[in-house]
Amino acid sequence: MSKRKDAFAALADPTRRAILDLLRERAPRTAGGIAAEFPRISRAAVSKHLRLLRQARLVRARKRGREWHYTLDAQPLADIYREWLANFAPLWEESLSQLKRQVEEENT
Amino acid sequence: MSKRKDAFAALADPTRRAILDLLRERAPRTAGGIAAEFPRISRAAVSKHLRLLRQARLVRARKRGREWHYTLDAQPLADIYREWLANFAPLWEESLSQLKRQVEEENT
DNA sequence: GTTACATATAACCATAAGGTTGCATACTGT
DNA sequence: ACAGTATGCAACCTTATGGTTATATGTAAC
Repeated sequence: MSKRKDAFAALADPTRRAILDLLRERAPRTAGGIAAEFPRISRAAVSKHLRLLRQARLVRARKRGREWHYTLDAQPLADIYREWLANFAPLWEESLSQLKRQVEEENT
Repeated sequence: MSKRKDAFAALADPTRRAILDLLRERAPRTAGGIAAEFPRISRAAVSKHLRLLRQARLVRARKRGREWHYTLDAQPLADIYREWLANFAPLWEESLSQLKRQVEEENT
């Protein structure tokens, strides 16, 4: 059964982020083609990362002949940005964060 | 030895994201005040989350008397957005339309 | 000084995560 | 039909993670 996974958790691993970067540059890619970009880990390990990315809806897979073709689905990334990360954007604007630092120092 | 931690990994845990949300709404907050917002887990567990957030530079702590005051540092979030997530923004609208046609079929 | 408080840290435990090897399945080419 | 290829999945191992309880440290209050 397909257990739904959290997109945030999926992004925690650098290999999975690299896979998303690859698919952003060019897609679709086969599982083997993706695995070839990571010579230090086995194909099975990459396959597990791909399964987790599927469960987080960050990639989609279609079988073409004996190959699986993976494509990126950026929608969960959009959700992360709009529903969570964007809330912090006002705090990382340069002027505001400087002002914030000054206020903190006054409170010291 | 404070080991530097990855901000992405720090965000994988929902409790830690909730802590950042609290600090976004109002800061500084004491460790005890933060822990009081999570009645289901112990103060020690919250303290461990705070340590990890410190190591990821997502929060800063200052001791005042016998209390530790925590404040948000949104800089790593800005880095995540600018250096990684923003690269996917051009794909967001496109994936919306794709999602409606191509859904479930392959997700294990 | 002694007691209570706020908090971090240590020790420990159960579960999850990421890796490996091996096997199963499905398709291609001859 | 058979051999080879592509790939997912299962079993297993080791380490990381998130939780607990217990302890240590520093501060405030009496």
